[in-house]
Amino acid sequence: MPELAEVFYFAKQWDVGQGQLIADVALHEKSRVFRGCDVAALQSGLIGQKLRAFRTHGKQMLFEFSNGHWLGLHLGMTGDLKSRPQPYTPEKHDHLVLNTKKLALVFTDPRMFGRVQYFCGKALPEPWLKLPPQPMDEGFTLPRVQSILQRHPKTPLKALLLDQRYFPGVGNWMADEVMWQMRLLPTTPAGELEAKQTSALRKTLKKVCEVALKTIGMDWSDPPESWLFLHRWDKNKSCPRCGVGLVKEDLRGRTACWCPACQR
DNA sequence: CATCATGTTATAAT
DNA sequence: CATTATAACATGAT
Repeated sequence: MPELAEVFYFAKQWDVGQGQLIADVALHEKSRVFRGCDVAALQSGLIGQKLRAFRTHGKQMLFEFSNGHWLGLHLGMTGDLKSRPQPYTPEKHDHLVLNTKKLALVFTDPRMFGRVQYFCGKALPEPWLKLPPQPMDEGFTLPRVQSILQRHPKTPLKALLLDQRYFPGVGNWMADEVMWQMRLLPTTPAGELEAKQTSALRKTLKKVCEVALKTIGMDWSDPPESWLFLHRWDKNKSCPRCGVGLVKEDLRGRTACWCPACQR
């Protein structure tokens, strides 16, 4: 389920372990989430270290340890981070557990679309050096948004919003939310936006990210009821703006949800 | 049993 | 080469 705000919230769940010594690292070496990861290095590198800090960017999470090394996590579709008191018995889909004296810091992911990375070296890991600006960041400028749209004129805007190179952190519900708030059909070709709409797109993206961070990201509380968010998974789902029944349809392999009356 | 799920990526087709 | 479209990945819930 994790998009920008959910990722931040999950990363925070390990914060209670900050400053604590990692006494043991339990993992399922053969798990798909370790693809491309040097598991032995991870294990020997983290044992005996203290968890120092974390940061998130879009859907990426990065944890720093006292030796200056780093643990990168991506939650995929079903990943989850939690902390549990000791003694902790790992469950079926717990792929990585950092054990301190008092706590178990757990990474779980049934579908295993998530990913674990280990970075040696004190410098910020290479993938973190040149990240695209998130919608609420300074660098997320109007010219940048304009050039992204111009570069992919035929792509349905909703599908483009899911591209992490351009809109890091935006996932399926946020993309639908933005399209709904913009009153545009998800299939609207990105190149068809007028200048005014492009400016509105930037503002809407920024607002959706900021409000999501203040609610979901802070304490898992709900975004405003006026948003599409709370209604899109209802059984008898209807538009919170006009009451018309919402439509769900596949768009480029993902489910798009929209209001056939409000969105044009 | 069939369908669906808040993500990414390799590969194919324009 | 750049852009666009699709299939595949693995598991659980309904």
